[in-house]
Amino acid sequence: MASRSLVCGAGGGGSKNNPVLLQSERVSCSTEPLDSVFISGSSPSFLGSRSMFSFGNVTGGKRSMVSFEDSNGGKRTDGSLFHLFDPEENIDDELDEYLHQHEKKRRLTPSQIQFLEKNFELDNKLEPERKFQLAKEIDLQPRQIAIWFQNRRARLKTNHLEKDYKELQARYNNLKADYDSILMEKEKLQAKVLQMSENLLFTQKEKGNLESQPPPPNAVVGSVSDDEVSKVSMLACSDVLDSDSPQYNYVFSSSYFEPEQSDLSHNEEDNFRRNLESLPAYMFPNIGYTDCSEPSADSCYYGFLVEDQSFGIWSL
DNA sequence: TTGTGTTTTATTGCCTCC
DNA sequence: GGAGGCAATAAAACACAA
Repeated sequence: MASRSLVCGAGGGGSKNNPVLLQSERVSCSTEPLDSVFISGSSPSFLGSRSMFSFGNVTGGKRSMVSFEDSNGGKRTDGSLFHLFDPEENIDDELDEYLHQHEKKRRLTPSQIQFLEKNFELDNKLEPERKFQLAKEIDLQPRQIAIWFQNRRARLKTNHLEKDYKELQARYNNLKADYDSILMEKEKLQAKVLQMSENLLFTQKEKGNLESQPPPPNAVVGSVSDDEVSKVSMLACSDVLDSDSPQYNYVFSSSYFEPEQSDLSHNEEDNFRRNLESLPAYMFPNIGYTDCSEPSADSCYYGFLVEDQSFGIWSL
């Protein structure tokens, strides 16, 4: 029968699901007998009989076995207490208190840590044979070596997670900055387009007033109300004008740009066209290109092709 | 000195693998 | 079913400001 009289040496650690179960109430000795055997046979600071002081439990198949030494390398667990750890004997509260006074967690020395770090760099997994070897070399228990490696792996994982998080955050910030700046640029360009279209219509209206001529039957300008002028723009078209770029075809309304009827100079036209060319394709979503050569087309607009995708202008 | 936050050591329970 | 790894957690040890 597993005894509850044996106490794990560790000062730390509580039960996740049973906080009431304290060290003094835990049961049995180490289930890693080799650890004790090894230590008792090889460690000058851990004598054979002392292995009996490596107490722990077997709850859930786990083992606890840690010895405590003071800073001088002496055992903190008094050998005179050995008789108190008879597996058949219960530990009373006084003994429990006594043990808690003496069983304090001991930090590893800097040299031990340095040694372990070096070995961790070589391989962060611990084979049993290596565990015993390391324990022997720095005078710790194999169980302590295993615990140290386990905690070290956990720290490494945490560090990696933190690093990954920071990298992702930086990338996100960069992308967001790009997005924001593109958004601003888009708004500026949209405003520019609106301004240009309004200027054009205004010019057309001015021209109509000056010449006092009725608009041609197909001309849209004359039928555009002031309200419409404020919100819409380019209309019908029939001619496909070649652009310098093979990917761009501009379509201008013949009624707008017929040389003999338009007071837009060729230079103005060219400027307008160039301005349009400078606008990115995303400025004109949701508007399809139509072949404006159809004479029956009632509605007219500028359209242009960008890399085989159709874009048109627009309703703002 | 003391309160508080962080780090380190160790335990526990669960899970996977053999 | 045992061994070992991992996540969660406890608690001692430590650092440090007030």
